[in-house]
Amino acid sequence: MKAPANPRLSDVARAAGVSLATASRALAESALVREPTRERVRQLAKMLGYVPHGAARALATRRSRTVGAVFPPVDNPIFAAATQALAHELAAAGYTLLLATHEYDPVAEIAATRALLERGVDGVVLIGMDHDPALFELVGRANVPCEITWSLDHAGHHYCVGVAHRLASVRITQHLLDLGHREFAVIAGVTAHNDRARERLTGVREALAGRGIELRPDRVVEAEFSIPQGRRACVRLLDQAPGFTALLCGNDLLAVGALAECVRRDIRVPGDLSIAGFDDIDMAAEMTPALTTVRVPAAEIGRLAAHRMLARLAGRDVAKLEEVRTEIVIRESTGKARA
Amino acid sequence: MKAPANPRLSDVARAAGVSLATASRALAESALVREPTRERVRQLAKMLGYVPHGAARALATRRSRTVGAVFPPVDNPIFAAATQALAHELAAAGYTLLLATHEYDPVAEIAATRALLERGVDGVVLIGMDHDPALFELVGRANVPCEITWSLDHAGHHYCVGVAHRLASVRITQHLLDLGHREFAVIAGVTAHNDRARERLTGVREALAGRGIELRPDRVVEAEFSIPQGRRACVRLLDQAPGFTALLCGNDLLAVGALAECVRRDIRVPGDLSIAGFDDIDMAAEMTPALTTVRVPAAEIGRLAAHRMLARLAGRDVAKLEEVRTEIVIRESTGKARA
DNA sequence: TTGTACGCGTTATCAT
DNA sequence: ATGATAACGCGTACAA
Repeated sequence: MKAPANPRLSDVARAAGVSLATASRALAESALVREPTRERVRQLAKMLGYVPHGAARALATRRSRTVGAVFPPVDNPIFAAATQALAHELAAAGYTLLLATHEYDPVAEIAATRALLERGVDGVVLIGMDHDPALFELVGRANVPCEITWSLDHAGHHYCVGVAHRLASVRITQHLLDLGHREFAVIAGVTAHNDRARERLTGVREALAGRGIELRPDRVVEAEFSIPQGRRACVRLLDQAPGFTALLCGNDLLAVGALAECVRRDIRVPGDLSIAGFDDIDMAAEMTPALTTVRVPAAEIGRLAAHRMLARLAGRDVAKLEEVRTEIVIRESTGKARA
Repeated sequence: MKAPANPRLSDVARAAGVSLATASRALAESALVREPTRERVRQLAKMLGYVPHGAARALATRRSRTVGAVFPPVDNPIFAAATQALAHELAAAGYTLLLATHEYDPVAEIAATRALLERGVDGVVLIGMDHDPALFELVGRANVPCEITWSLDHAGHHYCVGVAHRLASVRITQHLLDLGHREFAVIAGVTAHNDRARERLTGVREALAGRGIELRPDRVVEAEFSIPQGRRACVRLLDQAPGFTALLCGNDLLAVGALAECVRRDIRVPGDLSIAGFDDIDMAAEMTPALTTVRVPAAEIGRLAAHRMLARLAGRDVAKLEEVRTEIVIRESTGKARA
């Protein structure tokens, strides 16, 4: 009830008439303390408004019950979903998420990671494989578990939970090929320092190459993952390299942006143009029945990453590589190529 | 170069042939240490891969260079933008963001906040005014600065940086009234434990009441902030209470969802129906020219919150209440009411 | 079952 | 300008 200042454990102990050790054990639910004593200590702690001092605890136990995530801008809804799932699942296990973001900048990424390690995170979650070796060395030396998310490290160097971007990309492209499309354009995410965007683009190229089709350089535009950028990219393609019947987008934000531009130009989708692509946050699917998409379960990845991390922190073992299945959603209305 | 284990500051000191105190000062850029000595220590620290132990530092300095944010699900793009800006600005000042989320649940919110305080955050950022009094007591007793974001506390009890939701809502509604609309419907955000959603809805009611118009109960639907929920809400309104010519949405996700449903039903927007609402992430504006919106500068709020917090942590003073201006974007094509 | 005492790694206060 | 040394608040061997 009273609130003199920030009470220490010693204050609680004194108030309860026990020693520090007993107070500590009582609050830790230790069976080494008799029920009445335990109860009394807990009562007093509540009365005094005692809040444990995490730094002291971390210093003593060498664990912070904290997990760090080094993410590209989380205002990208893709990562927002994963961040949310991650924070939520970690919290459920008594862990808190330390979030560090960077703008796809390797140097900033290392600095951000360092900041997390200095805060004593018990584990680190990264996105993708595209990192400066120094980054891996840093977390390696810190001797904390590290989870790579979104991408899969087939080389087996790292623990990872993610999606087979390239393969999914190949499949969806093949679907369009099967519909008769021959003239393709692509709005890709920015591929620099981003293996997901790169793999998705590569997949398109591979699928086309498999049928002897080459992607015209002017039919490929890179854009930041956002609706306006997607629309702008679409404008460029339509203006400067028209004639394609299929448009593949690296992400649903890009697809929705492209779609908006088509609506504005009275280009019927999928009548005049088929748009397809990755649906990281299910936005494309919700917006229109016109898009064929690869659904990427972003939240699921976050959840799995949390569980894997928690398992490892608890000393349990997890598979080094965990692939999350994507689902190709083919709309009834997805268009065939124009004659 | 070598990496034996996690070197302590004492290891660095020994390697550099100085005392612990000197090593500490050297790395802290203290002017109390001679340049050559300082340089040598820093070299050695780098060589050994020394990473400061945050918990120990926090224990000694009583600061963690960490700020906590207690947010509703950050996969809501609204908050994602703010989270991003917050993390970014804090990082630029050497602070790291501790993120705790909750699903609009007051109890979970308190637990989450407690977790942050236990981690020793130097400050706390909250969203909105709708909190359990115990929450305020908790952070108050922790004796750390607290910033309320999004909402404004005109009672002057808390530091806050946000938006005048109700007033903006009144204005945009009046705009529709001025266009001749008399039959209104509203898709509001879930108002429970959410003063922003509530204020926005209240604003609509106020504006209508000002012209002697009452909002029919069956013309008001609450929906979670998401595109699919927005569409579902729109379905319900159109099916069960048709006849409205103006639809106000609590948020751009809801508006976009509603728009999608209208497109599907061949309802022309704004020809047949005018849709307007709050545009938290500029999505509505980017999607279509058909929507009149109140642009809420979400990222700006995050940025300001960070700066205010940093200022207070540095002992500087800030205005207790800081209002961020919203901007009403009236599209040329926003429809007049049908005759 | 409970208490005593030490250590966690750093900063800060003294001397020197 | 540098070096001992005492906090910082908690967990936990070890002793009782």
